[in-house]
Amino acid sequence: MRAAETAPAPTAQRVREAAFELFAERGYHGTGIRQLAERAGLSSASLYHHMGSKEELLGALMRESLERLLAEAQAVAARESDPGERLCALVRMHVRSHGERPLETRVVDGEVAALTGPVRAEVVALRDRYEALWHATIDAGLDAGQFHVTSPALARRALLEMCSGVARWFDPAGPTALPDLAEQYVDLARALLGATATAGRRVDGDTPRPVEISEGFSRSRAPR
Amino acid sequence: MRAAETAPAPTAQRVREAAFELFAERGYHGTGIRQLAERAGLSSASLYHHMGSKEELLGALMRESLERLLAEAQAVAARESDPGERLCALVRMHVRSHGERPLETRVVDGEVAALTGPVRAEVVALRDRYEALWHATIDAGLDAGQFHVTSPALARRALLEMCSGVARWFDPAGPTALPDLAEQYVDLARALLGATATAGRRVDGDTPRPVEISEGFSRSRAPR
DNA sequence: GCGACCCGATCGATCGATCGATCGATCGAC
DNA sequence: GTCGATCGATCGATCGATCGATCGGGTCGC
Repeated sequence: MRAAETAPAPTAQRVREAAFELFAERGYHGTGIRQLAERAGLSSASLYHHMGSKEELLGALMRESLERLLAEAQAVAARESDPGERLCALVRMHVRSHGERPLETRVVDGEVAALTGPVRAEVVALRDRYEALWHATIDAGLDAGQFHVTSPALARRALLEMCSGVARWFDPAGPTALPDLAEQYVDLARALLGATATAGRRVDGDTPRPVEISEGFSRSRAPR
Repeated sequence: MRAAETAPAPTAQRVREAAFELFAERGYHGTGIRQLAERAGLSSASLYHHMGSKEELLGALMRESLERLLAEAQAVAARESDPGERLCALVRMHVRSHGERPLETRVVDGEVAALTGPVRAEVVALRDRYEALWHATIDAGLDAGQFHVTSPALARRALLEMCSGVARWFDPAGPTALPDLAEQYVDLARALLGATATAGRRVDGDTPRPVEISEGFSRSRAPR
């Protein structure tokens, strides 16, 4: 029955959320298990019924985050065949994902060094697979003559670094809504890659706003 | 002569270098006083003859790094009056600085949260002054009609994030030398800002030197 | 002998982790 | 319907280790 689901919030879920908050806020090594227990609303001893160890908890969180990001990227790749459109969709997905879950991103990007052993290797491998998807898309766009950059590897790194930064400063209460921000990042990415001014700027799903095509760099949208 | 300088390496300097290495490698909270002492080649007790506390040491390192970066940026701003050229010079300086001293950058960018109180405010203020210099340059370029972006604030953040990333992956033993890399970043920055192809450096029409880097992009870091 | 520099020993606090015990819910046996 | 057995979840208490920091005393150049 649906009634079987615990009403308020499963303890394990509260632990995960508390861990994301504290690890993002004070870092993995800067967070004690007592703080973690307090934030999650139980004792430090009870914590160990929901996790193997502090490091295993971190590893599980990072792996889950990366697996979802990779799955979303693979879905995008399966949906968009044209390299230009695929890259735009990747940027859109990446920016939205990072803007919606900034805590996860800060932990994933900043605490890899805190992991050791096979778990770390697994996380690094997941991240590499995600980046390989971007690299392949950029290469395809270059082969198709849609992009114009001297070094695809450099462009990929610059692009990813730039897009991931969203998680470090985006404020959902700010003047720019996340879907609009994602579209601005698409424009930046296209400019950075020297993309030809073909289409590829459609907004999928829940954004009803009609997009005016700007061939180079438009001033059509308000800065706010 | 500078005979006053101790020949091998002043202890205080060794401590600073060890701190940069360890803080960048394992994080501030992940580094113990004893590890720091061992790396610097003295006892943990002697460490306190060269620093007030662990946090004061971190604060001093970050302040010095940021003060030098800011000074270099101010020198660039005083030298270049044209917004387009000034921004190119800023990018060049930023990339070179971050490529030459990656440890400092990783500490400055990643350990701000480890600071507390007035020291933290001071470091944040320094970082803000540095970013304000970029922002003013981008605004000036927009007013002069040299750049074409919808949001200068967004462009500034994307630009800085992209350029700082160099410190996280640049390998001096790699195929691309740092000055060449800086020029590639200048090109990327100009493309990102929609810069008019007038004043700047070489436009990507005919680059005098066909730089290409093709190192494998799945460069997994060893799990230690 | 004085100050700069360094050390071994040790402080109280906190770290991550474990222990045995308790509580309420569930279940099969009768 | 009731009773003991079992279970997942939680707790207070506490473990040994390590944390950042301090102290008193040593060594050496001046």
